[in-house]
Amino acid sequence: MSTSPRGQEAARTTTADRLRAFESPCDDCAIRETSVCEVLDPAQLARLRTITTVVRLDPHSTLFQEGEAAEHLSNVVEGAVKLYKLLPDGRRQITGFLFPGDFLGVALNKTYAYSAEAITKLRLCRFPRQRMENLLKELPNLEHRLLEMAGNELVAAQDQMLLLGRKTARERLASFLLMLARRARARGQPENPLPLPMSRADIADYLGLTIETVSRTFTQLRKDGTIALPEQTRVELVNRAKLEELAEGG
Amino acid sequence: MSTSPRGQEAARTTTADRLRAFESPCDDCAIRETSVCEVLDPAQLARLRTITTVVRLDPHSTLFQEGEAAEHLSNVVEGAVKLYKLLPDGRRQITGFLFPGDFLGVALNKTYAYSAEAITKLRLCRFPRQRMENLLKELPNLEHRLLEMAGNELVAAQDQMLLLGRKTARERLASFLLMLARRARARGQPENPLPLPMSRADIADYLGLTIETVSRTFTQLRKDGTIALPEQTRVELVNRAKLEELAEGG
DNA sequence: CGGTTCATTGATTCGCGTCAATGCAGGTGG
DNA sequence: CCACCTGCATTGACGCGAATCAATGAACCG
Repeated sequence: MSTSPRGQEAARTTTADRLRAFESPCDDCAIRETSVCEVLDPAQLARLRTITTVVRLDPHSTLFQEGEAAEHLSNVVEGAVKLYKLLPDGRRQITGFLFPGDFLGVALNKTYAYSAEAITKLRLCRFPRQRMENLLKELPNLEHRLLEMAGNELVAAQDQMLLLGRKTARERLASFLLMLARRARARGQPENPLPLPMSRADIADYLGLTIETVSRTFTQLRKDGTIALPEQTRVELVNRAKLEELAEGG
Repeated sequence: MSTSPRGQEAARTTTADRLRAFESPCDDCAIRETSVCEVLDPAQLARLRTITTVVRLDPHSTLFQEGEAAEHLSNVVEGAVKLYKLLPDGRRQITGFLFPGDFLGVALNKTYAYSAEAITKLRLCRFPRQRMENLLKELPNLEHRLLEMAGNELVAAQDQMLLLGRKTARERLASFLLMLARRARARGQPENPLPLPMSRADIADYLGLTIETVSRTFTQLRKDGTIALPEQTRVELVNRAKLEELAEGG
């Protein structure tokens, strides 16, 4: 089926999901207060719900690829997503990571400007783009919210340009860890020790470095006493002041 | 006066400007069809005009600095602007250039996320942010247009991340020249030879390089026969296919 | 328990940065 | 009209931070 994500659609939308999506679905949604939905009153939420499909995906499944017609927008409910662009020879730049509460496709572009892939198991609320655009005409506060979120994304993108253009490897990694911590905190999740759901390769491709440099820089910060690495997928921010200083170019 | 740009406000808004802004001002505006205004009908344009001030600035004047409260949004009518972020030690990343028809502040953020400086003589239509936000409530098509423009900026920002994170100096410069050419064409201006209103330092800080590397790379492309440099502020795109290939990582 | 994948560490290379000198155009005053 | 300055831009010599190439280690898993 052409409009659905590639990769195993693991536990497909279940009957329970559908029932929930039909009756009370959003009431107990963990991300309601931090996502695009936060501006909607109950009646508006019900409208949005009519165009919503809950989708579950396995790690490594591709949501869509750069250049495809943009069929859907999504709200990440659970899990993590990476967005990336490729050069023909395979060089990759990850342009962002999405976590619960983040919205995929604020820009409303007709074609996807990047590819998207699940890092972990994923749960999404998915909206057909055309129906969403129609809905926006009736819910100006929803459109206003999208503009606000687009503004936040632009600010983040500009920070990332500063990072990629002008920061050293140490500064990049420090900025990255603090960004993850800030976002984890914003959605009320543990920020110290901080989970790192993505691989070293993903971190490298996000920071414009190689795997080896990321690894060496982790080691360096660990020997510094700035961080600790109890596991590969978890960092403890031991000296946060030091990280802040590094991130700002200190 | 605290709400006005620093730097000499060269030829301040003249009586003629005010008259024009009051009566027919937008009718003969060169950028009307490519700017934020293009979606407005005459009555709506008149509404927007009531909150508009025409501002003229000299080269090198600062429009605002990162971190300040965002008092105004602007539409560039004539001239060029650079947007940049600084690290405490002076490292600079230019995050964008604005040309006629471009809008400054689509994000509607409460504080400026970057500094803005005039590259050339400048003419702007300036709108108080709060009044603009009020107006958006009444003109949903204007808000929709801003969201569309924000989407375009996001796409450009992602392209720039790919450039900064993964492209070589040659590829960066090729991408840059093609981007300028594309935008010049979009506003109906000469694209070959292509004017370069910004300095080598600005180009370097936009591409995440040094002045020297930019200069050497220009020389290299010139010796290649890919471009010609009749003057310092003008490039001729001799072999555009080669540039395209380079820009895509060929 | 061997195989696979990913992270770490080491040795070496290289593209771009740094430092320094020279070139070149535009403005200014004698 | 020219000497001089000043602010870019270019060019050259050299160094360094991160990339590349290669090996080893550690976790996971069928």
